[in-house]
Amino acid sequence: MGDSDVSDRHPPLRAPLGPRDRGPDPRTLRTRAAVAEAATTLFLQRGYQDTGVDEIAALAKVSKRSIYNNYGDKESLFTELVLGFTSTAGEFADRLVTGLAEAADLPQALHELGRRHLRTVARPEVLRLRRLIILEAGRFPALAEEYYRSAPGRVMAALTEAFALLHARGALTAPNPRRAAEHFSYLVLGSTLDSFLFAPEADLPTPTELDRLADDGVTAFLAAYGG
Amino acid sequence: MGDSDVSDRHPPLRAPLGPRDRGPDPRTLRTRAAVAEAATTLFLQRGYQDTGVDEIAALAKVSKRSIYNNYGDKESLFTELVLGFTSTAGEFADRLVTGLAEAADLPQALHELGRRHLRTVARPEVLRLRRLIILEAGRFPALAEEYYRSAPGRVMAALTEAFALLHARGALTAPNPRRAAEHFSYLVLGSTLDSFLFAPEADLPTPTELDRLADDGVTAFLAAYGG
DNA sequence: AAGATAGTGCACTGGTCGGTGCAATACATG
DNA sequence: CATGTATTGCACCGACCAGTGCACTATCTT
Repeated sequence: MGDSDVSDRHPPLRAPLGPRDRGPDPRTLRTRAAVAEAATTLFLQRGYQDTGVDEIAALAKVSKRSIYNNYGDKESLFTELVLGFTSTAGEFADRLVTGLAEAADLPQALHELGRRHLRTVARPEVLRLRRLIILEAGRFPALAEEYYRSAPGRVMAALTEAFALLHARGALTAPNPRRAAEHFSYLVLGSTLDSFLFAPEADLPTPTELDRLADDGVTAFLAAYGG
Repeated sequence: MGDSDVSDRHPPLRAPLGPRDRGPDPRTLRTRAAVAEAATTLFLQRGYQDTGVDEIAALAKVSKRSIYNNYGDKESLFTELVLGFTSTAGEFADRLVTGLAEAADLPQALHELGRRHLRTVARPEVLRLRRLIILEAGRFPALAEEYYRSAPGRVMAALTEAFALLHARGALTAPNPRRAAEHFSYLVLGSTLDSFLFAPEADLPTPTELDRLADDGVTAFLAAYGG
């Protein structure tokens, strides 16, 4: 791997916003936003290779040249977008598990956690992002690794920690909390994540079905790990 | 390397073989076998799009023209190969679960099943095939569906049936045997399948680790579904 | 040996696609 | 308004790639 960091080589776009600081050119802002939205849609739908820069330009109603002026090249555009979504996913991951170890009613807390987790993860954009990253894991291994660590990895780490605490307290029997976290995740999410990979166009389970899937998974988990 | 015999699995020209039947031209046989092996290697490694017909020809030490003469076009070559492997996988799937419902020692039988299943599925060719099909599920949805139904679907169906019987007999508490089958599968295979998708170049777990993963999954399953 | 059949080598077509060059223009800002 | 800069449109390059045409050679079959 050559380049260590693939980001901010173009307009940094942030602005410490000094008192008299002139913000970035509004034209650039609008162009970048349009490109980002169009590219996101197309990449998520058709993958990296099968999305042409001309298509992105057309959908964004922007000239192809502007894409190159703003993002350098197709790879940079892709990685910038994906890294953005990855960090969003990472933030969510952090929040998901907070408070679990302190819950008064553990079974209920776990059921709620499971439902929330599955509902979040089973949204089309999330599933598509996950699928996209898998599709491109060969071409962009660093992206895949980053995503894996930030999203499912972070949830897993948080769950592991919580289960370790709960085990110590006797609220759960999870001598191998890491394994318990894996089991929890796959029990709750497994089938939904999996079938989407093979049939990305198929209908998703309804919210009711999702809750049922989550509940069944959590119930099995509690039965196994002592609730 | 342990070269899996990729050859002669689809007999597109296998005549009924009469007593004095003239077999197919040996030149054709050797060409098709070489192409099949080379194409399999490359497709599994780099996917459909990123594998060039010229590369296949080069690796197979065969002229590009011969590929087209024998397989028509790239898509046909691809689907023919993948369908072949899919049917192989389907046969395995059938065999895996047989006898489970009649096992004297159910926990032990399940542990063995889990280990065998994971060991089989965690082989590089199998993981790569699975990944390949996911990668191309957008371009070849019918292939993906066929694979999903033949391989994991068949295992799932067989497990469901077995669990239903075991539940009726009181050896297991699985009022929703289908769900139990899903839980079993994801508990045993989940993490291995999943991490390969994101890091197809990473090392696989050692056989010892695989057995450990399977055992832990089965143990959790038994704890949940009453062993 | 002779004819049929399959494979070969290679040049070539046609299409796609990432990326560039440039002159004209729209727009932000002081 | 004047000046700098971002955007546009469009032609264009070069690389890549699936698939073809054809004359020639190698191999099988009788």
